[in-house]
Amino acid sequence: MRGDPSILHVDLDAMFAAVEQRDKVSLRGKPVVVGGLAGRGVVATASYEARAFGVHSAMPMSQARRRSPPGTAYLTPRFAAYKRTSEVVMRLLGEVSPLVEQVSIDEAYVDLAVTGHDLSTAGVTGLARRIKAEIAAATGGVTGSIGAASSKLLAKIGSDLHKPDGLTVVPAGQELAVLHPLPVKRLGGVGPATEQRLHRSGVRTVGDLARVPLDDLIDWFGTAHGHGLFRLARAQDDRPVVSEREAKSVSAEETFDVDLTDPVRLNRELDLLSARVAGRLRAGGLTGRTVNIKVRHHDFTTVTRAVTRDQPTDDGRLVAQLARRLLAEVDTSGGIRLLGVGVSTLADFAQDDLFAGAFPEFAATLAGPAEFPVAEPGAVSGGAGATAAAAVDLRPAVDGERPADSERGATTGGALEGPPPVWRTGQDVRHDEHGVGWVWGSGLGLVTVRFEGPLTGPGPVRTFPVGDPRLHPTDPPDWTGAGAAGG
DNA sequence: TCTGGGGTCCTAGGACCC
DNA sequence: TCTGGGGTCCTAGGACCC
Repeated sequence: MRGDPSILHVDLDAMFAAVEQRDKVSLRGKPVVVGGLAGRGVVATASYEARAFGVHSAMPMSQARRRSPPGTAYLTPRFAAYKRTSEVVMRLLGEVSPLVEQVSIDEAYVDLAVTGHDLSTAGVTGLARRIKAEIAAATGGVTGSIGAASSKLLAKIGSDLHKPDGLTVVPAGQELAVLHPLPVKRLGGVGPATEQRLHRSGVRTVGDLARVPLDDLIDWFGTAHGHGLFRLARAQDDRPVVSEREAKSVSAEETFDVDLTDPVRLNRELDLLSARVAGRLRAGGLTGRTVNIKVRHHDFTTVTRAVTRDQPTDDGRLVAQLARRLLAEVDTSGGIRLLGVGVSTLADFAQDDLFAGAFPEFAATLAGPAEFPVAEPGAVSGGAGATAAAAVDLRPAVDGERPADSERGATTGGALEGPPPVWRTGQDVRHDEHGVGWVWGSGLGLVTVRFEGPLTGPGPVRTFPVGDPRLHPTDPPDWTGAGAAGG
């Protein structure tokens, strides 16, 4: 167990909504709800203005609409934009320490113990302040909350304590003082079911939990969870910060606007889902032996079925064939609201780490299917590592990724294309020694530009004031010439 | 118009092998 | 012929996280 507050937890505040507010001036200060707008959609992120009305993540969109005031903007997610903002932040954190664990698109742990940083409370506080300022500058105003502590548990609790734009450093020795007054739900791994069981026994705070005998916890929750709670309640958490993790499964699922009964239609959906999964397997250089389906009935009861083969595959037609066979075992006559296909028991079909470096986003589990390069139709399936990493297009999508305002359901005033200068995400603005520059984000009088060149890969991120002449395009450099790599 | 989509980890029971 | 125990693999379901 370490003593110093050497683990940071960085959590971007209401990230999806913050990116939307950054990219569209008229949304600032207004309630913004990002999520599925169709009938059965749920809220992915609500801006703090919307949270004031009781709107929160995972809430059905229909309910969010009832709670939100007139003038609220309802937007479908633009994952590509969020991912680019995420990459800016993760790269920045990578400069703080080589040991960064990205846990989701908007969250990461940073281990400071492997660096030469001053780990005193004052030193870590100063460093965290600097990181927060850099995040805001590099993202065009998206803020992050940071917690620093001697464990992941406390660091994460710290980042949550003073959200948004918060900073909490838990000094060495103060862990229990911070932890014990909190409600048990704040512990990672305590969800609705665990919370309810604890409440039944009168356990409401982490301090209460720390007084429950281990035997009782094992009784209530089983060996693993019981031991886990026992330790967390005492701030005993030595989970290391781990930078790379291997994917264990790949899946795709879809909830239909109306329940489906037609077997032909269900099979067709299975084919589409299978093709998506297989495409992502190939993109990640993976194959799997187990094919799973997930079926959610009209009444929300959910069943899964699985088969495991001797040989791994990444072939969409084979996955679909197995999935169809599994679905035939399930009674679908009452109507199906969700269908899912997954592949697990994964094995790299490329030897060693050929793909791990080329597809870091794969392990990060952030991206929807659209984020992944689509394998070429003729890609070898199940053979030696034939999928070309070079097929990845790292450039940001240009306007295509931004749905029309009507489609996104924006209800507030102000057009996307207002009077110049309008800086559109993905807009090609500059060519210089760093490569080709693309608008990454804009707002607060600043334009953030990411540079990329065919020879340099993703380049540095730089911020310019609006009106800066350096934002205007120059002639594209000749990439074929020597020394074109630049930067 | 109640309840998305991508994951991880754990448990329990049965099959199977030695 | 009266009844083992351990280990591993597989399936199904559930809790949880962002």
